[in-house]
Amino acid sequence: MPPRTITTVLDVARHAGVSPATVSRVLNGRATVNRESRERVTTSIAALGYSPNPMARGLRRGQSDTVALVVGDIAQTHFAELTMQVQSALQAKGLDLMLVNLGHRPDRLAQLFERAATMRLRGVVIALSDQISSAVKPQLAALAAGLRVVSVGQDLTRQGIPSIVHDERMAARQAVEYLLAKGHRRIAYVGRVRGSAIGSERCRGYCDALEAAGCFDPTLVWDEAFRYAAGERAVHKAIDAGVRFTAIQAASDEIAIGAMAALKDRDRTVPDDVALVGFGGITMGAYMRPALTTISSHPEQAAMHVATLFDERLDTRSAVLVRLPRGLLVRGSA
Amino acid sequence: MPPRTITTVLDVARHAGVSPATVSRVLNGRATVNRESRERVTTSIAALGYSPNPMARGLRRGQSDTVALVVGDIAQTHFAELTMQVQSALQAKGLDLMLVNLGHRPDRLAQLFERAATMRLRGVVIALSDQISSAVKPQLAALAAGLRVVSVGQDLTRQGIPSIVHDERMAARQAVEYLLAKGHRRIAYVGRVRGSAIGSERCRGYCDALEAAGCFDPTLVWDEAFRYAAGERAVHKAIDAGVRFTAIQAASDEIAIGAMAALKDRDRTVPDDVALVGFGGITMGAYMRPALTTISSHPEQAAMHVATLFDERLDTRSAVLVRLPRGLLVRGSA
DNA sequence: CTGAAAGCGCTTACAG
DNA sequence: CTGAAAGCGCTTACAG
Repeated sequence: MPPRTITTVLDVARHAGVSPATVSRVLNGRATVNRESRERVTTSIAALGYSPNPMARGLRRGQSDTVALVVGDIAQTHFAELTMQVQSALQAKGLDLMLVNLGHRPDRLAQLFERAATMRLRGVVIALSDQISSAVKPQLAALAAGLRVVSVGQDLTRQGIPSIVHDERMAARQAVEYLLAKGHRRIAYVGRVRGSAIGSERCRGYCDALEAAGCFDPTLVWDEAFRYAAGERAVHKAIDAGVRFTAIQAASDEIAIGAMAALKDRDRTVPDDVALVGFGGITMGAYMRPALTTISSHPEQAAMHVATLFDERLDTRSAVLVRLPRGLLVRGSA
Repeated sequence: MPPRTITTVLDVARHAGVSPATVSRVLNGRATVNRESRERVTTSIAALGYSPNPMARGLRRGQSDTVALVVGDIAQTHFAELTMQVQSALQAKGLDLMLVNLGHRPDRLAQLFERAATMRLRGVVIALSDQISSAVKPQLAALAAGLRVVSVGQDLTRQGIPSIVHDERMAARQAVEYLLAKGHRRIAYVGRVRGSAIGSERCRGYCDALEAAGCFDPTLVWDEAFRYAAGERAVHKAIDAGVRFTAIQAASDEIAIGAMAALKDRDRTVPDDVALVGFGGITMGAYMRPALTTISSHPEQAAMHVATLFDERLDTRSAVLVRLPRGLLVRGSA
């Protein structure tokens, strides 16, 4: 690599005939600067095509402009959509996004926390469905004391972390009540329950509805991981075992799609033999046939709230809980 | 935020009874350090839980440990899978990933290029299917002269940028030849052609096959954007217009899935009335019914090559072209 | 093999 | 309103 020559505040200062301090003041717009000086500096910046070195700035300020986004598994559509929204909301605020894909390796989380402080990260956004181990939770609280930490999807307010969540339990309950209203009584739940913070909430909402209706049956709770394959496997197992069911509430759209494939392979018609409801409202669901009935989510709203939490100077130790609305998208599958 | 107290090289040096320079030498492992000193430093680092400040290091070295990944649209499954692989391959080399989602706004590209130099980025990975405007190409070449730039998916070797590509044209040709061998003659192509570097390559392969077979028909090239909706719309348009066709080669799996939905809505059976081939081999295709016949891609291999290009000190100006293999995954839809 | 010193490019009290 | 100076936390020639 040839050594690049880069313009610095000093170059701008010389060009404008002022001191570097004044250039810095113009750049940051905090202190008052004489109008004429300001204009000269602005002109020089444009003329030289100057842009400040973020590392020097970050070192001096003791804080970078980078926010780390810790995501469970970015290959999952839901996380990919969230990542897109968060990146673009942060970018609008001049913040960079460092992506950390956890991929269900909890050690990476502890690792990131250790680095977060010395990296002088502006903040950390945590978007995980996995249960956070109790071993890591104290670290989490310590981290949150030192920099802005925000949770998306999982309620971490007990750890002092502002959280943006959907009401998973209520949404699941309402979807299952919809199935009950259609006359279904043998309704199964498919998805990861243990180990998943969000999954266990959804499953609880499912239980709420069925218990209230007096038709809860534990053999219809299929605790199965992972994505499409989970739905497919659970359906095959249930049919092989002779379990009767007329509807399925899936813990995600991907799981629902896997289940739909298995149902077709076993000559069950959707929705006539088995009604199917997904969770998440990803775009793809609308292109299934029958189209997937599902529960919407709102990554763009979540991202907006994340961004808001970063621009305010709210030093309040209060850990806000933002609840996003969910709705049932009724389509062909149920 | 309470002011965090952070351990520095100075603390480590004091603790170990050496100079900061020696600590730095141990950290970087370049210069030779007396064994005893090295051990004392190592012990102190562990004892104090020290980790170096990347901004200070980057400022001093004139280079950060961050690689920017510029991606066309991370919400698309293919890019999400690639991003996951690249992040994890770079992380294994101690590099951080800054994510830039272009979202088809070319101005963001120029913007990033301007910042890349002052940010002292370690490198930039470009994963775009969009045609890069000729206005930006000179900038691209200039950028590549100053830092490591790698292209994934699009051949940018003419701009002096090492590129990791699949042979799109050949892969498309072979898939279409497969359809021809099955007896199809009215084979359509659906996807963005103009404006898409990768799309136009794929379309060319399609044309190659059909021209060689003497049955190319321009009315069967459906230049349509975007994702699922493109496939759906193109099929409806064609059927409305009375265009005859017995097979479709889609430019992506997502487009194929959209097309499949439209075909079912119009009572065309797949594969009997219309055979369908996707492009990309995303996981989801295997869960369509019929399962999607498609052309594989290899994000993990691409990511591995990206990482390789970052660890070598290869100052060679040579812009390598890596070609990844593709294969036809024959499933139910064709 | 090792330490003292300089400097990467900024920003911010501190004087004036 | 503005400049000179110090310092953020490292690394790297430079002497020894």
